[in-house]
Amino acid sequence: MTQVAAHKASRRTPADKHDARRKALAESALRTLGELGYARSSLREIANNSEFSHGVVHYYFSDKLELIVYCVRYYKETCVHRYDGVVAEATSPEDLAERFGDKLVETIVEEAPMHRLWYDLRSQSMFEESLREAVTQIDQSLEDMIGRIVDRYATLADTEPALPTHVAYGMFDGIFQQALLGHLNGRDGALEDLRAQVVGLMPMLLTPKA
Amino acid sequence: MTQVAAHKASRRTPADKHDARRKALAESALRTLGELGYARSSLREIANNSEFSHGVVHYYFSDKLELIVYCVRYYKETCVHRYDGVVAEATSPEDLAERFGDKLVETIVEEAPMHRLWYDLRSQSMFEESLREAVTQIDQSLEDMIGRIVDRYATLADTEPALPTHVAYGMFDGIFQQALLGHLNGRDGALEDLRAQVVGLMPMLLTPKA
DNA sequence: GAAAACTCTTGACAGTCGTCAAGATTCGCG
DNA sequence: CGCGAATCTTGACGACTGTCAAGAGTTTTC
Repeated sequence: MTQVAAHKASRRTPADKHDARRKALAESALRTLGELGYARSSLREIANNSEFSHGVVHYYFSDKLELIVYCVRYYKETCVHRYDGVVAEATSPEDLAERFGDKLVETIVEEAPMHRLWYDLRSQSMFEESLREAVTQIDQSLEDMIGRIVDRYATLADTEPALPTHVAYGMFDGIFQQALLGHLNGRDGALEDLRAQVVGLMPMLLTPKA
Repeated sequence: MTQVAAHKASRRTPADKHDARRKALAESALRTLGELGYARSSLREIANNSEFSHGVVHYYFSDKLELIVYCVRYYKETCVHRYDGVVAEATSPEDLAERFGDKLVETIVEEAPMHRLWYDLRSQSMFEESLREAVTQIDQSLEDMIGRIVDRYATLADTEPALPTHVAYGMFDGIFQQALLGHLNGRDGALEDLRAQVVGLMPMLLTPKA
């Protein structure tokens, strides 16, 4: 289908125009998905919030599910390195902890719809087997992200992590989710609490220096 | 509507037969909801898995949403004291930690559908405002439950909790959710990991003895 | 500039959904 | 028993869903 293209890669439109369109569609879809959630986002609604008509979805995606999964993977690519700057720029354990806390708060402020969508999809994957592979991969990449932060934190503190990455990820994910819920509920202080909790929790992740 | 009843409370059917039926309906609905999730549980499907027909729902509930919320609240009542035995029977900090870990594992084994439903509904509440009040209340009662455990743990260890209940709840909820996901994905060791993680984590919740 | 390939729109399809009204059935009480 | 209220079933409604086919519009190719 996609390899019809023109011999070599002439100018810049071999067949990755397909991919560009898929990405454009995914971005539109993500806006709608973040607003309505997985269940109530119909293809027509998704198309209405884009420059396309509802039929075009089946030209670029075989399925509604393929669109959704593509969207989630696309979202993951753009998000999984959000904390790389924290790791790169931190100069001390305390500095890293504060930058990390700030970044988590910033993430909720700026991307709450994307994250509630993520939790929505992860919950759906508990019922819908066809979502599990994608969800598992994304969860793993998020865990790796946390792992990089904790490792760097331990290195800066001249010691080692006290917990497996899996546990640290579960913990941060849990309190992040609580903060997101609080934020969406309009609970004052939810974000400041998150920041303080993270800063307070980080030292516990380290083995005491010998 | 419900106060039509017969003057005083004759035998045992004044009008709380209504309530009994609502509970019966809720139990059926919970079975279906736990299997299919919130989004794909239609009233017809719920009714099919019960002894009633699909129309009867609107005799006992004004809305689909009212049924769902009633179900969630009903589920909460039966579940919020699951760990009371742990608190009551533990004889030492280590004993409590182990009992708690065992109970968490047992919960996943026996009630995975109910818990994925809970996470589903909590995610939905991020999009659907009408679910938030019920979800917030349940989340609070779960947090209280964790609080009782941690308090008792601290008392047995003759010290005090090192973290606010809110944080402890977020952490346990996070690793529980990861374990549930792992369990549903068929990942071997997910449950044993959970048990070990809990036992390993508990001491961190305490302030070192003076 | 015509033909072919690609892209997109439109409209229809079969199915499902929540809701509700009309009527059948059951129950409780005199 | 018999009557009236409570309970439940049935069937229909309008709206919405994912999907897809037919064709219009656009771009590419020779």
